[in-house]
Order: sequence, then structure tokens, then C-alpha cells
Amino acid sequence: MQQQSRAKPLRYSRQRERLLYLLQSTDTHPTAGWLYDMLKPEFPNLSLGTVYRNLSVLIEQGLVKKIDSGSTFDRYEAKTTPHYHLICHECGTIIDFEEQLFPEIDALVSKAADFAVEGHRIDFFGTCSACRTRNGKNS
Amino acid sequence: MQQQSRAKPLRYSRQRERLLYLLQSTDTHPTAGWLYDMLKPEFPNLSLGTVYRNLSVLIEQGLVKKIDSGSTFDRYEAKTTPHYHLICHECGTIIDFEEQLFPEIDALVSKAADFAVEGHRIDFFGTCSACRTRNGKNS
DNA sequence: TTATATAATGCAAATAAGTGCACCATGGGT
DNA sequence: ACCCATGGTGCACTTATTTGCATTATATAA
Ligand SMILES: [Zn+2]
Ligand SMILES: [Zn+2]
Ligand SMILES: [Zn+2]
Ligand SMILES: [Zn+2]
Repeated sequence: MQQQSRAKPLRYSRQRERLLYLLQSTDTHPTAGWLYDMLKPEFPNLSLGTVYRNLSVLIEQGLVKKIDSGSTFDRYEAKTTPHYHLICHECGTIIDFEEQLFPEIDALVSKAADFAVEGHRIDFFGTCSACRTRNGKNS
Repeated sequence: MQQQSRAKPLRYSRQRERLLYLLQSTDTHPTAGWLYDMLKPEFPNLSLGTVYRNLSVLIEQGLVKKIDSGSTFDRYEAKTTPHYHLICHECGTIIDFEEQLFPEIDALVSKAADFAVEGHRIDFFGTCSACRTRNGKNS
């Protein structure tokens, strides 16, 4: 299903370097299309396939994470510290939630379910404060 | 981003009824393609678009949930009780984890983050016991 | 510096999922 | 039973993402 990171040799790639740098420079959890648009001026013949492929490479290296936002687009981030996501279903904004609620959760589930947990993901869905303000006081 | 369930009138649809029944009859978290294949004999000119559309309708009704399995396919389930998922990255199996670990988590995050949490999703990634057995004793 | 192996890229084609539209079907009114 | 408004469906097309392949670029050794 997914190959065990078999340390295949990587070569330097300017595009991958800039892609990672770009992702590390924002906290907006951008889409692949946005990353492509931002890099296009610097690499006039960049292709979207390369963006996706480099995102995959960076994900395998553990430097980038893919976020299923619930919309039709996936989003990406380069924040490596563990955190959760607050996903606003109204405007699509993704907010990082830094507090480490349950450090022992993986071990707990591993034991309870006979399943070797290697990591987990927690996403909260709801309405962000900006959208609530815009809507008046409902919800 | 997502419309507030505005109670638009629904009509009876045999295909949607059978789709829901099929989904309720399994705990394998099937893909849209599998559902399509299973329903095709009964509805010879069923189209995949209809499957996707009916899944969306059922999701809006709260009868079905979409699961981002991390693979290239989305998966679906009709289990409405809250539970978490153990997703094996080796064979793709999704196992339900029924224990309600943190009932108060939504309220807690709502308060801490000024975000109106309406629900959450917790997924654990790792290796299932079948795969560990098959692999020998590693991991 | 040149040669060699192979990773990275661009392009186009393939997939999975979502959507517009013309037509069919359900259900409430007559 | 018939009419009609509108929801549901099939089909084809679009969108988001992945992948095959020929070409280009990186890295290492000669
Ligand atoms: Zn919002
Ligand atoms: Zn984040
Ligand atoms: Zn497995
Ligand atoms: Zn489940």
C-alpha cells in the first residue's frame, strides 16, 4: 500500500528546495495549485505534475504533510511538530491547534486494539470566529 | 464552502435506498467503485456519477460518512455512531475503534480556540495485526 | 573533464471524483 | 387516471491528482 521509507537516494533539485521553502514560509496550508502559481514565475516551465511529485517526496521524507480539508482540494503544510487542525466548513480556512491534548494516545490505542499505531491525525470541523462574526451571532 | 443542511425535499429513489442498505450491510468501508460494482447487476444502467451523487446526499443527511483513507480512493461507511479508524498503510484495511476516548474534546477545543467545533475525526495510521503476522515479527 | 548511472522534469495520458444538462420518475394536486 | 413541478439519473465533460515515458540534470567515479 505504501512503501517503507527505503532510503532511496535523492538528488538536489532546485524546484523541490524552493517548494519546501515556500511551504515553510506560510501557515495558510496552501493547495498544490497555489504552490504552482507561486513558483511558476521562478520556473517558467514548471509543471503541476512536478509539484505533486515533489510534494510526495517531501511527504515521504516527513518534511511535509498532506491535509484532507474535506473540500475538493487537498492542502499541504511543512509544519512538522504535532498539532491538530480546525477546519472551517464555511470559508475553508485551516487553523493550527498546537496544544498537545493526549500524548499517550498512540500507545493507548496500540494496546487496546492490537494495531501497531505509528501516528494519528485529529481534525475538528466547525465554524471559525471570522465566519461567525460575519454571520451575525448564530452558532 | 458547504451548505447548511437546508432540508431540501427528497424523493424516494430505489438506487439510493439500495446503496444505503448495501453500505449498512458491510463493515469493510468500501470504495465508490466497489459499491458501483455491487449495485450494477441490480441496476444495469447505473452510472458512477449517480453513486457519487447519492453518497453526497446520504452524507448530507448524516447517514453516511466519507473516509479519507490516505490512498488514492475515498472510502465510505454507514456507521453513524462515533468511532475512530485504524488505517493500515500496508494493506489499506480500515478497522473501527469503538471506544469513546474523549467525549468532552469538542467542547474543550471550542473553548480553547474560539472556534465553534461541530465534530471531529480521529484516525490512527499504522500496521494491522494481519500484516504484522505476515511480515514476520518486525514492528 | 568526461563518462556513466539514475533521479528529476515536462508532457500527455490515466484515474478518481464532481458537475451541467437533457430526459426520466416520484409524488402531490386535479 | 392525468397533470405538473421538480428531484433523480445517465451521459459526457470537467477538475484534482497520479503515473508512464522520453528527455534533462545531478552526482560520482574514471
Ligand atoms: Zn470560516
Ligand atoms: Zn497545520
Ligand atoms: Zn494491514
Ligand atoms: Zn468506521
